[in-house]
Amino acid sequence: MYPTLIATVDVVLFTLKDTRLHVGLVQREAEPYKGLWALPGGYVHPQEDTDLEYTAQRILGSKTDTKDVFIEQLGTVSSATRDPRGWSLSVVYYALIPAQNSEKVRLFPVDSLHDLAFDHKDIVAKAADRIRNKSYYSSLPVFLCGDMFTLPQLQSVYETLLGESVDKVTFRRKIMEMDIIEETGIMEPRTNHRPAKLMRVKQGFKNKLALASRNLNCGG
Amino acid sequence: MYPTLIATVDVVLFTLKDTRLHVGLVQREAEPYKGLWALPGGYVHPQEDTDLEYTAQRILGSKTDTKDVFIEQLGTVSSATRDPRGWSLSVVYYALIPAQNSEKVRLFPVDSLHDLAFDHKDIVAKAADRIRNKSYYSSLPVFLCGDMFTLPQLQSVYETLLGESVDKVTFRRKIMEMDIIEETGIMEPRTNHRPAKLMRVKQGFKNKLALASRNLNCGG
DNA sequence: ATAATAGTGTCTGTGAGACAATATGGA
DNA sequence: TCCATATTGTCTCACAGACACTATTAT
Repeated sequence: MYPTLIATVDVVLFTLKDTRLHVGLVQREAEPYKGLWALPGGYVHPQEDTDLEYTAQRILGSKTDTKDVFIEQLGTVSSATRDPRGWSLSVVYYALIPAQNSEKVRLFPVDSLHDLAFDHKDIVAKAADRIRNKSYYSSLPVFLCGDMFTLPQLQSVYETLLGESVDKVTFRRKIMEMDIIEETGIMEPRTNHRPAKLMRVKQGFKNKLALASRNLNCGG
Repeated sequence: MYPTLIATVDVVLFTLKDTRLHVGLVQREAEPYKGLWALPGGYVHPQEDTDLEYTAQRILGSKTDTKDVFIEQLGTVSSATRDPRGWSLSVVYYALIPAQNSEKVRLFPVDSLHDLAFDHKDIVAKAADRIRNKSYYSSLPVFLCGDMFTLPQLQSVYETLLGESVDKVTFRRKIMEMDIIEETGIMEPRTNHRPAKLMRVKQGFKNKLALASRNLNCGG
């Protein structure tokens, strides 16, 4: 009755490591592309999953153990030829998580990626473009930070994603304008200089994106 | 081997009519939701379609006969319950076409839509949000114009989408900065006042989006 | 005190929006 | 000529970025 096509969900898992953007990959255990690195992904479990985002969360949850993960749909890629087994479609989600050790995925820097299984290299590139672009006008980079962070640390995360330095004053103005982070009352420990205030994301924005009224940097 | 789920492609067809944004719908001829209005959609034809955008173009082509249509993926909606027949997924595309008469679809104003089949009313709302938002910073509204149009007409299209008036000078600056339209050399005919220059979209931007360097209107 | 970085105050150039002036076709 | 709208010129205020200054910790 319905056409036979392969439908999967893949997750692009971003995190920071050594001040560089990394993506979490798994090694394929079966054909096709056995042995190659690929995005974590899988099939919908119709009995268990309520929708595709649930599927993506389930796949993500099997690779990390972070709470309040920010996850968003990137889009759906498809073609008659992207999977040697047949006409295939993949609904892609991307997630941002704070730096952590996970034995379930291996982290690779997004900007020097070797060949991956299927069209996953293209997908990673598209997802990286998306999050870099969103960093210009939203709170997205805070999801790469841990529970507590300083404003200079957050600025550094923004700069890593944007690939350029931003003005300190402008940065603070924009961030505080978004009204999504607050002081914890604790100071940054063990510094060799004036310690910064440790901040946290306000309750309610743990996994919700906020938009800036104007761009952080127009890249002009 | 693979889980059974219903995968379809649906197209949100936007056009302007009476200076209001309209969406093209078809009446369902079969159950479920027989008789209700719905987005034009269908299944992938694995033998014929190279990818999902091709599928969307094919569906669109069966409803209109416009060339150089602007079409873009909105996203994929899914859930175990959105289709009474079973776990279903719909990859949604939206297209913008100039005003035209098509007997294949009926046009409805997007802002006063009655109930539609499935979750199509939500999809239309989401798509309308998307194109309205994109109008702030891109050339998207030009795809609602015909082959030739004046700048005041184009401004009116922007204003319809944005739901607010924009400054004439600012508008012209932004549009011309994008460098996507050019003079035809012809003047607007049959006016009761000074005629405007008829413009056209530059070759190469017929169905390609251009981004403005800054927003047209910050909505602040 | 010095070093180093956090955090704040202030100036300036750019550009969006407001408004004014000019141009052009029809009646 | 007048009317109505197109098109262009100019002013001003707000804001982003630059830069300088003050604050706070450890040594």
